[in-house]
Amino acid sequence: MSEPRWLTPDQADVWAKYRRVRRELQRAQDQQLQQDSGLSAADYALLAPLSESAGGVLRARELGAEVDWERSRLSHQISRMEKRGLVTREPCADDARGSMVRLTEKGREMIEAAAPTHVETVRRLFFDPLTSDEVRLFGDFLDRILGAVERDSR
Amino acid sequence: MSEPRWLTPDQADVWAKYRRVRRELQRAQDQQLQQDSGLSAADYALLAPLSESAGGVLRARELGAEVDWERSRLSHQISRMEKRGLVTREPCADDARGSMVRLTEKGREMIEAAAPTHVETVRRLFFDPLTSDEVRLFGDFLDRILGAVERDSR
DNA sequence: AGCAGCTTGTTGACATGTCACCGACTTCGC
DNA sequence: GCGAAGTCGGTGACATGTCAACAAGCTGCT
Repeated sequence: MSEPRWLTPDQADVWAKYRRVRRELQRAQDQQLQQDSGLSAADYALLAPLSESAGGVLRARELGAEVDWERSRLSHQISRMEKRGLVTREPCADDARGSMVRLTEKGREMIEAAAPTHVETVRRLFFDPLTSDEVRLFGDFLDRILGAVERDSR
Repeated sequence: MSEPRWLTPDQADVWAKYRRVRRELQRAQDQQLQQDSGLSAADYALLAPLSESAGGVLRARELGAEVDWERSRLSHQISRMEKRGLVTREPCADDARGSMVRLTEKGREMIEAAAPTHVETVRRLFFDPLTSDEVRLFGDFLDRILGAVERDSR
């Protein structure tokens, strides 16, 4: 078996940094959301598109498309949020297979209370350390990596 | 309540991209590892430092420090890996509270079979799309974000 | 109309991760 | 020595995520 091409020290360094940022940034956000609002990142992910939709109602399929989650993940999360009174489920008039997810009053209050602080945290941790030119460059790098990942999936 | 500073469209774009890369890259790696080696990312994370340690044995505390995991997370993961025969637990001679984690022969075979392909995937998806100058710049951006997150935690 | 095949949502089993807590042991100050 | 405080590993409860399978309904072809 031939020796594989390992990462250069520089690459190993950047790779470790990437994983660390991924974890620490996630952790910081989870904690901020939980402490300030009592919401998890998963709660927030679903409440955000719901609160922006007309009437605070979305068909489960649409909600799933917004966040790009698998159906089972979505269903489990909705069940947990339903139990805590953040959303309710209703049958879908158009399609008897379907299920409508409705934001409750409590759910709306919680997302509206959470959003400003959450956005402020994203700005402070992710954008403030970079100039706007650098943000553009960062986005460019991410685009190329995403392209490689997508090519890889096919 | 004053209107909070929302993200600019450019920022919202980059933020969405970042989250997408975070998720898709993770998914691609999990899948590659699972399919090619039958290992999960969590398995790999623990097997890697173990395989590089003298004798393939580490005290749980040291292993935890290597990967920077909480003790309970580590303990749960070791239990699952023990059940699958990747590692064994032994009492620690120096410190009766302690626990030594030993790589089994099977565990060593699996990590050694998995590593080259895993590294190759990291290279292809993460590094090949960028020049080495860009990788350096990327690392610089990550450093600054990490700095902001760490300042935030204190 | 009728049937095959697709879509939609749910469920159960399991892997992973966090939190609070416990029990045992070690360390430190006295 | 000895007791308080800290360290270490583990456990149970729960939240989150993935996968396979299912039930029900929809769609398109004949």
